[in-house]
Amino acid sequence: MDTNVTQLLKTYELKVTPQRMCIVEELMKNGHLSIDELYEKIRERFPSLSLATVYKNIHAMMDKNFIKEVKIPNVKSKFELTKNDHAHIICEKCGKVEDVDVNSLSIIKEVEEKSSYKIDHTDLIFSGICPECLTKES
Amino acid sequence: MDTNVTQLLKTYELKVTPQRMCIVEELMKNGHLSIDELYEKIRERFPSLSLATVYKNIHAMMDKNFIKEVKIPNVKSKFELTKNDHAHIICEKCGKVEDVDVNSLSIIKEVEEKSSYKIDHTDLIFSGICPECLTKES
DNA sequence: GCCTAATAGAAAATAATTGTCAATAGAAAA
DNA sequence: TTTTCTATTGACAATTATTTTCTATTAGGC
Repeated sequence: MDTNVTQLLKTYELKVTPQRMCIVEELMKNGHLSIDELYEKIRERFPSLSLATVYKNIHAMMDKNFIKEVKIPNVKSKFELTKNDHAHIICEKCGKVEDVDVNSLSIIKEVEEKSSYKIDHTDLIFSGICPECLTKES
Repeated sequence: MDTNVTQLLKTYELKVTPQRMCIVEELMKNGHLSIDELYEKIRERFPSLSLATVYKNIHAMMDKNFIKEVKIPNVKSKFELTKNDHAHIICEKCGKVEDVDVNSLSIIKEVEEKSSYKIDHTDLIFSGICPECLTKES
């Protein structure tokens, strides 16, 4: 996995540093993390890492399209590794964020017809209650 | 329209002040505004208004569900008066934000089936090029 | 191993948002 | 109306969030 991360960083033209590897590994492990969550996670393994470095790397990685920001209502932005297009679901109870593949072709078509825009990108966030919280709740 | 705004504020249990009326009027006129845009617009008519007051009112109005925050990729959040559920389109060229009504029932159903979440809310942002910029561009 | 440009970390600088507090202004009651 | 009470305003300070600056260090090519 180390090699994996190294390769990944190189693919995106990012110099391989221990700090960056750490960031990527945490994102692989956790999926979606805010700046603060990321910083805390990493400090457990890498106490010397500074917050400014997290910010700088987040930007460097976004510039290379290696990671993406996910803006979610009511909470701080999360970051994730870039993957195939997908939507996000957030549980309003426990705050968990998950990916979900949806077929957005028809809704894009609908939007294009109604608006006359040429759409090239979507950000779809669904909020609700996850199956785990649903069972606990009833 | 004055009376209109006054009534609106009262409906949402918000004390009617000139500052608030100004905020609401600008949102009615412009549709979607960031904090800064709102502040600038209002200062033209109401130079004494302070930025802190804008923030405080934005929060008061969000608490009463009178306005909503719209989080858009790459740009600062915009605020809009609460209306019927709708999606948003942003033009990547000129930055214009518009509402669009979409039928999201089937996509919600798809998400619920794939994720086992119970979805109660969606935030759908579509990015692309608006018809005006499309014509200019070619 | 050596060289060069990029990166990390500490700290300061800037930007964004929120809190404090005295003065004032809505709105309800007298 | 006038009075009273509480919420709001605006100036300012305080926080919080993010970015920049600067120097020492390090990655990666030769």
